[in-house]
Amino acid sequence: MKGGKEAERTKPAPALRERAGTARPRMADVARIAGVSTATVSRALRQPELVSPQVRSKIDAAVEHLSYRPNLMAGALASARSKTIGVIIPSMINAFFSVTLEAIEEGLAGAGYQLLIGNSHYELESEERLIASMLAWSPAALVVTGCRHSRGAMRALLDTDVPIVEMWELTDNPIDTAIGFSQRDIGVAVARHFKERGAKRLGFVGAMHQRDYRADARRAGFFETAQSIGYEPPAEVQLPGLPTSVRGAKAFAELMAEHSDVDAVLCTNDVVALGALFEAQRLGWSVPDRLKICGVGDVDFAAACEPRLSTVSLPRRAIGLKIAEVLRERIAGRLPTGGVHDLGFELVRRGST
Amino acid sequence: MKGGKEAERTKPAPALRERAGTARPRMADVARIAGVSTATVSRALRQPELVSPQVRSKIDAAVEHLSYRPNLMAGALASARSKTIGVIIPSMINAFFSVTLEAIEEGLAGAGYQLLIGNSHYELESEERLIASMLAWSPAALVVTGCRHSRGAMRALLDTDVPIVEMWELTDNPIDTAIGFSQRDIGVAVARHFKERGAKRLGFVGAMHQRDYRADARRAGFFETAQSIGYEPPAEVQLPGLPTSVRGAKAFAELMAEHSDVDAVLCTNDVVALGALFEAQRLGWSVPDRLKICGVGDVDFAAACEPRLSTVSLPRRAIGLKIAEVLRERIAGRLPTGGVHDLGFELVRRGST
DNA sequence: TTGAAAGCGCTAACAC
DNA sequence: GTGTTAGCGCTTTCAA
Repeated sequence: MKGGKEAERTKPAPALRERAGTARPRMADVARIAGVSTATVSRALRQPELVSPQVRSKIDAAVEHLSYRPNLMAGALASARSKTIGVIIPSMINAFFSVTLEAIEEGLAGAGYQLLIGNSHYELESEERLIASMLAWSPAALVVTGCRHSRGAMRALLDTDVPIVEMWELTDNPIDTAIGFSQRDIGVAVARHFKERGAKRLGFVGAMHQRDYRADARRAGFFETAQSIGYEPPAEVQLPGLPTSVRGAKAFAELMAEHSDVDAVLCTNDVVALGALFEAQRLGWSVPDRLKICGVGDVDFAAACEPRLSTVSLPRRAIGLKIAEVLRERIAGRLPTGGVHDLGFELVRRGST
Repeated sequence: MKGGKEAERTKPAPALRERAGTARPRMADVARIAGVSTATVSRALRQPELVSPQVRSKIDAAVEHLSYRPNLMAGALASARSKTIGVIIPSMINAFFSVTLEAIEEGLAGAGYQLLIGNSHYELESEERLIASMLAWSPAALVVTGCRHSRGAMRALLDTDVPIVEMWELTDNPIDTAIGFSQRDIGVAVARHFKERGAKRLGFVGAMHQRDYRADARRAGFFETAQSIGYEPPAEVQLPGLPTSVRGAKAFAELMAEHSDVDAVLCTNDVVALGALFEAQRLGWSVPDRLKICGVGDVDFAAACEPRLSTVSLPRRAIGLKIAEVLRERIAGRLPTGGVHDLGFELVRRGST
């Protein structure tokens, strides 16, 4: 049945409309049937309290009868704003951002917003392009990941009237609103934790330090603190490419082969940490006695593996809910400007440290 | 700086425009500067080959000079189609769908499409609502997960001219195009595999069997095949709520406590299987000798844990790339109708079976 | 190859 | 509380 319609797809809309009475009803149709003007229909649909009950119910009936659905693009064009929220994340596969996305969606549930999702692949130029094309939709708000942007992106973000939220990071100079936590402090906290647990020599397994500057901030906090509390610079390996467990296992093995004195390793995230944990098991390093391993993120598996993984729990969901909350206020026109919201993180000690 | 602008957000657009020369340039501005009509600018932007090189370069210069960006909503309204692709998935957190999403995005890269993402939470009514609101954006195409839909959703999907792709499942009667694999056959394949490996008594750990009917199809294939090749009905436990490793571990423990003769367990997905694997380790069931465990999905960790997890690898990425390919053709107006694409799956035997 | 003109379907002053 | 009247910024016939 769909196949059959194909030939008509390129015909001009009028032909389609005349062909049958099948065309999508317009607001004018509703207005005619209800015996009112389109302005009244429009009001009834968006600010019902401004319309008298009798008229309202006539309109409702007409809407129902025609199964009328407003054309959102026409509305958006006329009002210069759309019920759309642009969200730019650096990776769709990374479960952290997915949880935040889901929470944003949940927090906005029922308000009729659509999420426009863009993937920057951890590239600032890519982000700039996405920002430009999302702003072309006049979204109700735009959420970007991180506080670092290209010059062009920065200009576009500062120039627009669209509320902007920078998430998953903190800054002293938010464009508008920042909601996240201190990445650097995570490194600090883990270094101190290792000290408390009696570690003698630290190690670090990282990934994408050139592109993922948030991960790099964690690393910096770890290294600087390590040295300030008396450690020599941590031994380090960087994964080639995206962080995966398989690569994490391999990198960890390399690290330990070269620096067998290391007895506490921070991995850039839990996926990598789990790879390291399994590899340690295979290589016979006993965790946590001979070797401590800590991850970042607190993914689901972290609490289930053996030994259970110590890690840093991030406010992935809280970030999304807070964004939704702030956005609701901001879009409604209350709440003049956003500010900075530090949602913190939590070091979760389990069996691996 | 953003904060200061806040007060003006509610002012009428004209005021904003008059206030300064800061307004976003319109196509008419470009036309004026280039000394042509807007019709020509429009053509130059979307079908440059129809415009003479000299005029084209004048227009390009004007566009550049004003940093003009077309208002997508106006274009969408006028042409009754938008460069938007709606995608409805049942869960944002599930890494499977994220990979497919990323692949769709990648496959469409550069073509200037935006993804509108909706989350149905495995609920058909929710899907119906999302379909309606996405169609209100006149997307270039709509991708839904699965082939089962509510009556209303079905009507809406059949009624529209928007190309529809049903993914992650196969059917004899696609609405338009189906791209996926047979969920049922996965259960069949695993049952046979267990037989080959000499298992005597099967078990199953499931989740959300009421809501995730795709998972239920896998289960059905497993149970039916098990019996047809001589097993008694597999012992079964269902997780309460979403499948997580922690719950998987617990459910697995219950299963084995009640049915200690089970020596081969299929888990509804890898996350659950990993929970089971770790729990087996804690409980001292040796894998795979005393007990075989198989998951579904082939997540990253599956190849890294110890023993490595046998599982069913799904064409998560291939589905996305195929969707992008089909959509490009379909939107271009080539390729009359979609059809059904079976991308298959692969049983990956590793250490756990 | 280009331009004129007529909308696309809705919103938002403003007047009644 | 409701209708009138202009657009929103672009696309697309159709004629030149």
